[in-house]
Amino acid sequence: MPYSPKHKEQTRQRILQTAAKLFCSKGFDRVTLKQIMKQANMTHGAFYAHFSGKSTLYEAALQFATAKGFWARKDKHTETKDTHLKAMIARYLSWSRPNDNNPSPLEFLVTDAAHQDETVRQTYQECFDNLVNRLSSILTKRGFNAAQSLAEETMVSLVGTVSVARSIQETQRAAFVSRAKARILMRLEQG
Amino acid sequence: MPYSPKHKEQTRQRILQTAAKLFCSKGFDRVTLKQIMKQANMTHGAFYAHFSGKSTLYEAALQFATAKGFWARKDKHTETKDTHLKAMIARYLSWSRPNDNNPSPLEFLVTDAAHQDETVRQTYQECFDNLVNRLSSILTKRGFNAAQSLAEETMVSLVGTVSVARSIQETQRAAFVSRAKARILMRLEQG
DNA sequence: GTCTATATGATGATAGAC
DNA sequence: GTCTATCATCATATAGAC
Repeated sequence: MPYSPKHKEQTRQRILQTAAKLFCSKGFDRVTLKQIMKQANMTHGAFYAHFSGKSTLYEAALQFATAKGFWARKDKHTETKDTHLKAMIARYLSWSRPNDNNPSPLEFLVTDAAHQDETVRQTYQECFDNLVNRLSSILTKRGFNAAQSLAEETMVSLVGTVSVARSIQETQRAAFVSRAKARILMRLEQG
Repeated sequence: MPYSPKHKEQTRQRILQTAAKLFCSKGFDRVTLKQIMKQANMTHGAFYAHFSGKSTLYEAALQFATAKGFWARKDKHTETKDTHLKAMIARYLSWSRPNDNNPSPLEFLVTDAAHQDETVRQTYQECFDNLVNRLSSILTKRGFNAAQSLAEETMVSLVGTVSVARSIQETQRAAFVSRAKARILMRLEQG
């Protein structure tokens, strides 16, 4: 019995991880199954033992990226609450480079979700709300008044910043993100 | 002489306009030349009498959309400066529906530009800076201090709002945009 | 300049050996 | 379960008639 169920599950996870990376940096249409399978150390044909098609994989990869979303984990236990918040912002903004390898659920979604069907948009909705709520609860603990609104505003700014940063010239990117980051943090400080 | 140079130019403009619309609502990869030419009332083959390829058309359509950008024209001469500003915001946010027919230069870019080469990103850069500068000059006239920074912040929020709005569920869209709009206007009022 | 018809290439998906 | 080989489809692009 050369192939255990455990082995299959591991392979599936490897495909998902690779797919999430690639979908994130290139978008749905510019990623081929061949590419994904090659980077996952398999050949094209093996794909259909795990997923029924590209669309199915897309949704699965999307949930995979969301579940492992970076907001879930704190960086280090030694972080104070304040630096934790700043670290989250910084981490999100680190996705500004289009070829970044870390899958950013929201960015990889905002690129494609608008053109996908309602099912995909529902997943996006859940993901976005999730992030807003987590951020909101952090802000509430820190004594902000309109935490929910401020959290949503912050998330919108983050998505906008990363989206624009990815689309402009490479030479201007760092400065642009730096300015945006300063404004977002300032807003969070003054409430 | 059945085909005048003027006729060719008109045809070219028709292709550009159609392409801008389609690229805006569907993105680069999900639009085919066949579609574009069909909607422009021609057949596929006639395309290459006007453009050398799809990429060339993309850049041209991009500049076309930018040149006709809505920030350029005021809505009505009767608008006060204040309502003009609000009208601009509202008009931008009206692009929140993914299948909207009006080509929004920034949104149709933010969807694709990140995956295109540096030439396209340079065009995006110019377009974005252009909008920031126009907004900034309006804010300056109205006596704001950090007009440039506020303008950039506003543009980022607008792009983020439209991007997210297009990706979430249809039922949530209007309320989401409404909240975002209120926050953006509030920021602009309090400087 | 626009048409019809076709070449060329790539992609998603399937068939069958191991 | 994974491989190799192949199919079917669709997209860009070209060729040639009008």
